[in-house]
Amino acid sequence: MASTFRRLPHIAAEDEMGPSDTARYGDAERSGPAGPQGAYGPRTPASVLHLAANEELFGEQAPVDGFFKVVTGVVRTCRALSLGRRQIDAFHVPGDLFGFEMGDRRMLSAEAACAATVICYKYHPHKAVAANDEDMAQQVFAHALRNLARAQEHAVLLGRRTAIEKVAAFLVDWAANFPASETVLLAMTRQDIADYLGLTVETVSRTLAELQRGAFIELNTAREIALTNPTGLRSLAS
Amino acid sequence: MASTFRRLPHIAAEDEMGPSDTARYGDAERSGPAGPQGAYGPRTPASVLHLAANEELFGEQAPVDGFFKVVTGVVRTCRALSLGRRQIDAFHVPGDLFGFEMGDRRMLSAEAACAATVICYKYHPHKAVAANDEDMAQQVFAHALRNLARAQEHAVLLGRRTAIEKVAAFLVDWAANFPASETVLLAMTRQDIADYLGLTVETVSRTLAELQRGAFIELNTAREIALTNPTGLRSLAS
DNA sequence: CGATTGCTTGATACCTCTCAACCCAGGTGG
DNA sequence: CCACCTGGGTTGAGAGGTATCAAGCAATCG
Repeated sequence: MASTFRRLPHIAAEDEMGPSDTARYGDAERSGPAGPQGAYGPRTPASVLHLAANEELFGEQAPVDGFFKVVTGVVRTCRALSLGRRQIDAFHVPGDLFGFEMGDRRMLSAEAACAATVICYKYHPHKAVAANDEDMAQQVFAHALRNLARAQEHAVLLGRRTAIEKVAAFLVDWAANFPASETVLLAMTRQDIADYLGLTVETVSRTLAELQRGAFIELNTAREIALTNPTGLRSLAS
Repeated sequence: MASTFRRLPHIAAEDEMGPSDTARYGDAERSGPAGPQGAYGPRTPASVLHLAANEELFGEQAPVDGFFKVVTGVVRTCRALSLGRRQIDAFHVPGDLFGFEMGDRRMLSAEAACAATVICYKYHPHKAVAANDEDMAQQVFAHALRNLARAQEHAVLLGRRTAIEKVAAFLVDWAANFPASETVLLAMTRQDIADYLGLTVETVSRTLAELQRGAFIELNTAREIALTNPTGLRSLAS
């Protein structure tokens, strides 16, 4: 099922910073001043990684050895708390850059929500901006700002919204990955959704059932949902 | 009371990017290639603004005309929702940079939580990175990353914590503004705290009372709180 | 001194969590 | 092929935490 998702064209590889750019940043690193590229391990400056579902990309407290770009699949960044509580920070889809950190230790862990491939750019983000590679600095900065805007939006969702509003907003957001399609495919489990929205699995399940009763959505399978009333859904997300 | 807060030395002007830097960025802008400095209004490239308590610095949807640095006082960035609900994104203290945006419209509004002075840097953040002013680019990027980390931390707080944990964590965080002091001064109202933590005023008030009953804090006045058991408070914040 | 704003406290309602049982699909092995 | 097992999902009953509504108090300000 995860692999089904992975193969969907609209959720697969993007263009803006594709393989050519990959090579480009790799070159920039190699031709630049003596950087930290060898300091963290055997990976090449921009290497491709294949992740199985639920495979960990990096853990909390891991040393920061660069940032990442999703090529296919979905990666979740999250934070583990005491007593098995978990907060998912974001789901990263193809084209997204993630893994920016201020310090030299990860504050979040990253795992594949479903089978995924990512590119690892072995720059410390600060170095990226300092690297005199203006194009790269621009892109990194733009994506950092985008992640910031997302995190702020996420905080609003978590702080001031009811379960229905949260789930509706999540579906509306996620549906953006499926333009011109009425049905969306969820790449994540109910538990993932719950941990993203600050709810429990049960509440997510119940809320989806309620949205179905209200004719906003149709649960074709657990992972495939038709948005039968996207406008109404959007207004629920208020 | 707000002015009391404003005059506290440890919450007043900082150093890293003081008046000299202010002038510096102003010069950089003036001596650089024809920038957008005149495109947004009559302010100088880096001007100082004095704000009364609750005065609005910019509103949601306002055009983005630069970013800001807090010199004295506290600025809150927030988001208004339907039905009078409000989510405060962050409280910015002296030294903080805020107001970075991806697009050309503000996603958050900014108001002075108490009397405050800020410096307005009339760069669009993207331009700042592109401006060939490496030092500035570094600082802007570092602060953007810091705001990102904060927003992520905030999301954890909002999503997976109880009222006690939220309030305790807030007090611990805020106490960082008062090093080597047992008492902290709140620059914001209970309503502000509630809107920051995703609670109601009543719950904040009750929770503070409960923390006092548990001998974690002492409410000297409504705005002045002694942390009588900071270690315990920290463990509550888990 | 009255008016306003912010803060506290109480009683009650309601939403979400917790605990529990059950269902379903997929995979495995006899 | 079928029994079994497992992980993910759904549904129900009850408990608990926080919101809501309401009243009263305290400090500030004109």
